[in-house]
Amino acid sequence: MAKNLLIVESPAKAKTIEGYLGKDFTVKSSYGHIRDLVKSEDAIDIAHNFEQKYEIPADKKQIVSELKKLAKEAEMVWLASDEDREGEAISWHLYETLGLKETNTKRIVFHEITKPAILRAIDNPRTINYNLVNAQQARRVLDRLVGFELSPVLWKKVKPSLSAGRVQSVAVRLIVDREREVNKFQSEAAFRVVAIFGKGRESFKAELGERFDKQEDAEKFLQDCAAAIFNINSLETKPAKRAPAAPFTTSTLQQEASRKLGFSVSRTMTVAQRLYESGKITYMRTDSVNLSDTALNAAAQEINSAYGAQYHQLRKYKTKSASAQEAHEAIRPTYFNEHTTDGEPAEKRLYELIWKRAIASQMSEAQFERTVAKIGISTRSEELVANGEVMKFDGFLKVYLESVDEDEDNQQDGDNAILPPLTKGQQLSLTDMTATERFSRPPARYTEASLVKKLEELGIGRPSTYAPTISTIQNRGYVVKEEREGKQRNFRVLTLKNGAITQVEKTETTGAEKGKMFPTDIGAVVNDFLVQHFNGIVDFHFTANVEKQFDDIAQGLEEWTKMIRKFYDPFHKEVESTILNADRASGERELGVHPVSGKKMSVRIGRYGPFVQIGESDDEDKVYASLRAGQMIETISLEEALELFKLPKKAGVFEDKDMTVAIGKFGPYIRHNSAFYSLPKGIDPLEVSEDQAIEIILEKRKKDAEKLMKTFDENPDMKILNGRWGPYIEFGKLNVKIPKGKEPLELTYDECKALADAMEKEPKKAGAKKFAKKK
DNA sequence: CAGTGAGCGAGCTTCCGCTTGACTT
Repeated sequence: MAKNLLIVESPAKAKTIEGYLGKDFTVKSSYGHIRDLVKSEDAIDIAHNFEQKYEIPADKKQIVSELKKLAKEAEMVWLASDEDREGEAISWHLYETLGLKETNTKRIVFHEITKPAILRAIDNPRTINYNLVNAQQARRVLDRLVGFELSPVLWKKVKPSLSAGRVQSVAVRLIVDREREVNKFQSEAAFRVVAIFGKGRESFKAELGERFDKQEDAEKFLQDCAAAIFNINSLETKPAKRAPAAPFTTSTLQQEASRKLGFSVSRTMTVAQRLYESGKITYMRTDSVNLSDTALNAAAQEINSAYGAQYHQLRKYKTKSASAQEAHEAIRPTYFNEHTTDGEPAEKRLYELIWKRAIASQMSEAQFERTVAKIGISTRSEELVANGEVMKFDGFLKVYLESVDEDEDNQQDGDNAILPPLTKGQQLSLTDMTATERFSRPPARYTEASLVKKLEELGIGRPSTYAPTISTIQNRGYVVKEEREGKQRNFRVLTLKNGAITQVEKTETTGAEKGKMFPTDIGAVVNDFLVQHFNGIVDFHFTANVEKQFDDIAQGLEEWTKMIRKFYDPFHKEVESTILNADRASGERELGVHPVSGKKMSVRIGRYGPFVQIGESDDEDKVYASLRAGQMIETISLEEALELFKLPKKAGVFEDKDMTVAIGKFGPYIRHNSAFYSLPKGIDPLEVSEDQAIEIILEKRKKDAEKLMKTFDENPDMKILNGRWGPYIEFGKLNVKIPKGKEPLELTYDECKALADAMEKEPKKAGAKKFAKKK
């Protein structure tokens, strides 16, 4: 029996630490929080100082009873949860739940999982910091109060099952706001002038600083240039340098993995989790850019041996984020001498990205020589400018270059061009000159990763919640991640060559988007409702303001119940008056009048989504049509709305085959007898041929057949199927996992029935229960 | 869930953060 029980939050951490400590220590993990507020309304007693009711969730019962047993047997319990608000609360919950005493409990903290750091922590124990615990309680209670009072307002005024919260509602607001900026953006065209001088390998590019709004002006400029002599007016060469970026935090890892590897935010976290669990990287949910001394030494050694001492530069980074809690290290490889790793391709690619970024962060600056040549035009007062850059020392660029988001206008190309040898006063020969019509671009829509970046800047959300938040707002139907086709646009190009000017018209695609976040109608309606009635909560600075107050609580400067009271009373009054006074929100917008009948045309959100209505609501003969993918209440035009009525509801009917194609609640589908088959995306329901429909049906049946492993004569409702995660029994509404060790094909009907009955009686897993209920 | 968009009402939904497994149109 070990004398000491040490409890951390993560099992992978527990394993590592157990290796550092001797036989006297048993190291266990709490798997995060072990208690939470009860689900019901009475979790917080508002009249009695916001007293809370906690419960141990079903999936934590086992671990808690195991910890209880071990704690009883141990002489000393060391609470080693993270050193931040949540970690302190975890220690407190453990203290309360495990029935610990002050005499046999010590609280320790460390920021890095290295042997010296752990031993140092054990030599410097403290007691639970109740101020910090109180700050966490305030955070937890505030989030529950906001979420569980606002959401029901939405159920009443907009639609059931919707949700609102301190974090998710701001995330939605950012996306709605951005969409409106994009929609109202007026792009402006201007002619950009680029000249090519010299021939072959000696040729280089120069650009005019200003642009011409009018074609005549651009043309006049080219004309003037046709007869001009070009001389180098000035030539300036300056050294320049570039420093590496800090090692990854959760948010920067998500951004880079999105840009460089095309990973979604949740994929990045899943892959990183696997790397962490196999001991290849440090903890992946962190807001710290700090590296441990052990890591700094290991990186230095690796850089020296792999690249040479001139490539090493010791660097210590400081966080720029005011909300950072820095309970962990930055994300880095556990062993710097492992440049790569085995495993799945995704793991390998993410590992290499983490390795490169961490190594580069300890490398020297890259050095350049930048040359700016200004070129005079004998017939004009403007100058053309040529930029050249020569790398003198690659430094950190030997391993890693951070990428940037494709947005924010002025993305100049060709900035790394190499200029031929030039001298001041030198006369240049013009090869050609073009004036190309360019358009200003609207602000970029958010990707998952750029949304995380923005939330982090606003101090909203935490490394552990960025990915779940993005899932939530999509699951609620507030936003969608989509591809959208662009539009064709013409632009003019004027070319001056051999003294003559020619004009051509070219076409480009504009506004095409891939993997960007778009608001839905319901997202926009909910957002507008919240902005109108609860502006304080969805204000971008709300979190930052309450965080300041949580900090005061953590420092013992304020009582947490007082702070919550000050917030809650006026907030609750707003909730009540909104329930009483606010109109139902449907996003209704009048489109105008129907060109033939003269009846009112309007769009709004209905029970089954957004639709157009012709006629007043109390008209007997009003008619409706659903909006189609990509259309929004805010932007649909009267003409587009009229088009919807030309689409027959029954898109296609195939005679004598009991088969129809139609557009239903959930999009276009084929119905064959009583079976439904949804149409794959990209197929127009109006264009589906009978052959195509049959093919789609056969395809789906083939897929279903592949899944089917066994049926039973006793009862056609009992089937054994092969699902994504292995074989399972389907019996009516129930799905039952086949226990390990059983050969699915050898199961008899009675055995299956017994398993199904057991599941029905006592659904052990929460997921199975939910699933059974949903069906 | 599948060809509708009235209103009523029972009984349901919902937050953010900390962790891993479990997940089956």
